[in-house]
Amino acid sequence: MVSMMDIYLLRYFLAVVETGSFTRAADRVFVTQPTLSAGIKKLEQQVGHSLFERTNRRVFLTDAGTRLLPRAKAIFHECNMAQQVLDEAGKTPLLRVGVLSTLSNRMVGDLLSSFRGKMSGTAIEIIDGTEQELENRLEDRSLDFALSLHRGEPPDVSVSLKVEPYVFIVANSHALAGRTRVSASDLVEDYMIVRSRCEVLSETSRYFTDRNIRPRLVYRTPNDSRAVAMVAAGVGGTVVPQCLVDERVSQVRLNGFDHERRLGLFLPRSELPEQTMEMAAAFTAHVREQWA
Amino acid sequence: MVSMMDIYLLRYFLAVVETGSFTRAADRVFVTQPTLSAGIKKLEQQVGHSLFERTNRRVFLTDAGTRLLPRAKAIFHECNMAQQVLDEAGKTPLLRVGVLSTLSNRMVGDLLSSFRGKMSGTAIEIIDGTEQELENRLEDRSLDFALSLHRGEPPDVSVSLKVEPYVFIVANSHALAGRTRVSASDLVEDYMIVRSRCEVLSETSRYFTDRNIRPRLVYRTPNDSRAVAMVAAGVGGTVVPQCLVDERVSQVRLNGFDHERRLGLFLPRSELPEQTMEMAAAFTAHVREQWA
DNA sequence: AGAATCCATAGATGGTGTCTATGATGGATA
DNA sequence: TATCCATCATAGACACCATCTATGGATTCT
Repeated sequence: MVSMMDIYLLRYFLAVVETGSFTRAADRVFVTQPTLSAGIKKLEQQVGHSLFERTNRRVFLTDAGTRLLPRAKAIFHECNMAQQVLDEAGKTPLLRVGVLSTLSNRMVGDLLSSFRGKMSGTAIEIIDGTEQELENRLEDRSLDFALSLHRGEPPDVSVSLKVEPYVFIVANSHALAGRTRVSASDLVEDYMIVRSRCEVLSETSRYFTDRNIRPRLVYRTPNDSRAVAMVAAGVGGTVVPQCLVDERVSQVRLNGFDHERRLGLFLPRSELPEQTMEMAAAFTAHVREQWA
Repeated sequence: MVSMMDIYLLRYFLAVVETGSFTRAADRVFVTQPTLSAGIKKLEQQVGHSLFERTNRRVFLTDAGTRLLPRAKAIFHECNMAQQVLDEAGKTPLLRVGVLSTLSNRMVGDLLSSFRGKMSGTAIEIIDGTEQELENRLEDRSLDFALSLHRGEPPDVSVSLKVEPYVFIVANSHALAGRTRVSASDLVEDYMIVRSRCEVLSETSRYFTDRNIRPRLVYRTPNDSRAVAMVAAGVGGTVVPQCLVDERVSQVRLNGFDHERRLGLFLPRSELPEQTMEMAAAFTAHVREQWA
């Protein structure tokens, strides 16, 4: 049984960070200083790291304490959100569509634009996420649909859509821009941008490692639009699904790199409210028609 | 002192959800059934809502329980992330640059590309966020710099950069596309896309409300690239800072809507490690030069 | 040297999570 | 209809623990 940090101890932690002092923090959370001291000590034992350097003038965060701070805030935020969700009145109905963050804006925009004629006033909320995030949200029922990667799920779970390959992209002004295919060794001198949410990140890494190529890492970002923009600006190159290619960049195929992906429309995990059923059916039919 | 739900009770809650039974859940979390029963009862009192309907065959989530479920998972997720962050080895040094998510990809790409010649092997991590998120991260020391909105901060906090206006964008094929300025009444029949992280969202809303215009809301998304792509695809129109305008959309000025923003480079809140100081200074100078 | 500040330690105590034992309820079966 | 089974709730006992008061130790300032 893995132990878990206690919320009340995180409260103590945040108070110390904010006040820079155990004594003032204790006042803030309405306990005595020894209570707070023992609590911080307990938290340090729970997480397995010292969180504060103690001096007699003020306390300082350790490196571990610094790392914990944003996470502690996030935990509190989530707890507040939980209480808020419980206290809220019933929400107005929406069609909530999760979109894999590596799907191109143009593809999604075109899909939704062409769906527009069939709209009858229902609003759509679009939520980006990774595969796992979208899956979790479908399970949680905080999403109705998800456009994500199809990995052989049965048709009552996910409608199988089209396939697309992964390609390497460079700026149009790049020396390799006119070529159809390149080898890994052509990229030795190049800078590499890491799309940190890339589904084939480890395959890409292995592809280069297997060929003893170590491209120079320049940037890392979870945001694909930014990654493509940086490629277009000549910062470096990267591997992307083909749908992300636009006129600002050139694509080449990597010899020996044949990864591809199939898209899927993931369906609602439970019955939708009566008022959105019709809309949902129309949306499903439309996606099949456009992206099959 | 506002009470807060206990993590160990959320653990009980999730076990009951997963097993559909207090008795089996108790086995799962290694306590006895009466312990678990009392715990769930305590949690229900903490959050102020009944979470389960009890039958003698199985238990069912109430509406409140259903709402709490995803949040409970998120809380656990955050706790796991906290522990993970603490347990990670020391990270390799980086220049961590926060970028306001409403800054255009092209602007950022161009900036970083032109900075590339001055690189000497240090990697950059780019992290998108809202103003508040970036501010928090600077305070947390989980960011070194942030490119965000300048709101009169002193020069040791934020370097004042250029100003840009907010404009209304429509698809190039839109009837209003050739115009320089339009009135709110020109938009009565239009669909509106809501950029949920727009800094002037309330001003925009007030602008239309003051003129008794209620554009039809079609989509809502926190992702600006998606919003612009949907505009380009003809889904609807929206208000954006001018930097987000590209050749796929047309901008018009709204009569009586004069909001603008000034960008700023927010500086490190504490001394950076010796090895990145030189890089940081070069980055600061470069941004001043390019975006002043 | 004395005072002030601040975190740590020690011991006592009330609160609480947990256990065993038992009760109440409803459904299935003979 | 009576009995059995499954399951959640309640009661009482008890070990654990968060918290308190009191005190100690270290450092800085006057």
